[in-house]
Amino acid sequence: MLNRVVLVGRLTRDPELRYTPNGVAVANFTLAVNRPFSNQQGEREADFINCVIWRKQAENVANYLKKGSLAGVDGRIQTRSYDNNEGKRVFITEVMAESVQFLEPRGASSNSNQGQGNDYYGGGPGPSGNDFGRQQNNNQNRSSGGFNEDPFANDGKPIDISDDDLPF
Amino acid sequence: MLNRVVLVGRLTRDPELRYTPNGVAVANFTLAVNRPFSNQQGEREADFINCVIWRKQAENVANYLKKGSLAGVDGRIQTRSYDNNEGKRVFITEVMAESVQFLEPRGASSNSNQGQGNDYYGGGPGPSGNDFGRQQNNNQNRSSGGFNEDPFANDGKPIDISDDDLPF
Amino acid sequence: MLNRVVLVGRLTRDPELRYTPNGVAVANFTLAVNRPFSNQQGEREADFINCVIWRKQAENVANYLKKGSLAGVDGRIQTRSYDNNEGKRVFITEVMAESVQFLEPRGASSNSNQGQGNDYYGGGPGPSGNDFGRQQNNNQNRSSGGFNEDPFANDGKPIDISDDDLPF
Amino acid sequence: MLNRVVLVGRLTRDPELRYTPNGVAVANFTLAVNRPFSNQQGEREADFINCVIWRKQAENVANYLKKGSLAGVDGRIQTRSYDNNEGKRVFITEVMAESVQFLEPRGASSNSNQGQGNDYYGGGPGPSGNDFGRQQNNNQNRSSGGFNEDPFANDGKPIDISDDDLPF
DNA sequence: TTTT
DNA sequence: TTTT
Repeated sequence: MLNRVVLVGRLTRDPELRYTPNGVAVANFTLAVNRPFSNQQGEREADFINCVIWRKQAENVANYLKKGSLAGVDGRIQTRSYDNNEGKRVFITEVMAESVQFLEPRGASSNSNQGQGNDYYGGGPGPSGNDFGRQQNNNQNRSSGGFNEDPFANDGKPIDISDDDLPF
Repeated sequence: MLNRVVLVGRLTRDPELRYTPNGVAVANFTLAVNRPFSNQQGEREADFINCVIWRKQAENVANYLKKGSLAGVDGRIQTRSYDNNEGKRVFITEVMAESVQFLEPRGASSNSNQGQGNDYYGGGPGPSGNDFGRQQNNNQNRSSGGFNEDPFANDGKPIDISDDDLPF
Repeated sequence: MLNRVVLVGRLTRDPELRYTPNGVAVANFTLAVNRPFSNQQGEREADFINCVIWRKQAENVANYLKKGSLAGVDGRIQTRSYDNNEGKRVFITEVMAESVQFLEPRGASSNSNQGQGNDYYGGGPGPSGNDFGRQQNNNQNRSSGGFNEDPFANDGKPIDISDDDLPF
Repeated sequence: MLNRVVLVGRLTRDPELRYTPNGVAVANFTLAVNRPFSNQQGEREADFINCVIWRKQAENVANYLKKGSLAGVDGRIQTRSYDNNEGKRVFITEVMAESVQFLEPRGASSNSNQGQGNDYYGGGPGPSGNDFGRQQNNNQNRSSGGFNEDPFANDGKPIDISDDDLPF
């Protein structure tokens, strides 16, 4: 059935790349998408939309996007649920990205402390043939929080990701 | 910023219509949207996507759609959060419908126990000028759950809806 | 780059199925999509949007949709041009459908003179495993117009379709 | 009925701003949207999609976008037809933009010969309150072609635009 | 805790 | 618990 989402926004933090036991890459990131209208206090708000992307594009996202990057997403809304550590069912609504477009011009927002430039590919959803040989989690400093409110925090539940989550 | 969602699916239950203290109508409903692919067990799954709609269209939705109705939604993803009764912050991702299209043909799925036929208006997002004089919650029998997991359950928190939630 | 179209409308005539020299199926159809607003004369107008779909789904469309069928389309806008018989370049804008959803309930609008019922598959973009063994053009009576206004009329230009038109 | 288009692409030339007899602004522009796949010759192609936008946003587009600017569009497909100077009916398919997002960072692609910087407003579809006092056609050098292939060329048919074209 |  |  029809289920289509298109977003343009900025990453609220570096993407988080992980691998399933079978070696399939998956990246999570959150887009801040500014609303086109102001609230009753006259302020512009944003929506913070969790996104997931799989396989090669997950690695591209991890390599080329970082906190603050402007990106476009074309995908579907997916919902899932899991039981949290208090035995309570938690429902998740997120965007399964089918393609991601890097909208940051060459060298933009590269005032990063990571020395890892992210390039701009107007012509497509990412680089082709550029494999940097580093697809590990570039976000390893997000771990070990004592609480578990963010379903995207993978800290306490590595078991939560499995090849069964692959939606195709 | 670009934020667009289009869905076609079936209501998982009757829509829930409420009013803000200022008398603004708002309806919540959940669309079951079947996935176009099968999972590893060969089963077709669905995504259950919470939707909100405001004002006149909320009343149309409450009057013309019910559990099982096929409907199309054009809108935006919105996120919000609230503190639940355990003082924990809960994050909600839902679709703010800007228009809803009734896709059920005349008399279809009218095997309802409510004797309230829902019509089909291919020409637009709903009836114009048909006011049945009954926009009250047609779902009043959903109440009194002891728990509070579903943010769409309005039972214990009428205060949760205010005119401040109006996004425009 | 982002290019996404979602439509719901009714076929203005039976779909037109053809095959490339290499045997790849392609179907053309036009969706009438009613506008959600009225014009200055208070009339509701419609947009007539040409769509193309390839391969197996082209055959499904030809088998299950006909004039008047309600359908949803998810796809991309594509543009192309060709030189007409007067040596003038003609520009075409059409929707490359990536998936089509049949929104007609079982037996609906089957008041057809073709005795070819079209079914309703809420669960997906088409039938799986139902091959009627007849994918030929079910529209052969559209031919031989002396004029050429409709770019979808293939009458005088069988050469216009080749495997090169396959966009992937 | 559902009719939704989302595009990200680059303007193929400066936008063309005009006014109806009643003083309503309307701008036309064409987006080049690169395809995410290559053709049989291994080349990346683009789709050239004609867009229209009305009123205040038309003036914003004319003031802030120019040839080469990266922009996002959210809108609907509209079709119309007119009789050309040879008495032949011409069918037009274009995108009625409901909002346009400027995706060019500050000062980007300002290697223009017009000395007219275009700014970047991540926060919305355009500037509010910045009126440059010049909304006239900034494209007056496009006229007087002897042929009429581009339906957007307004050269010979100023009558073609009227307030009746306003779709709302 | 879900639709057909 | 957020982007510019």
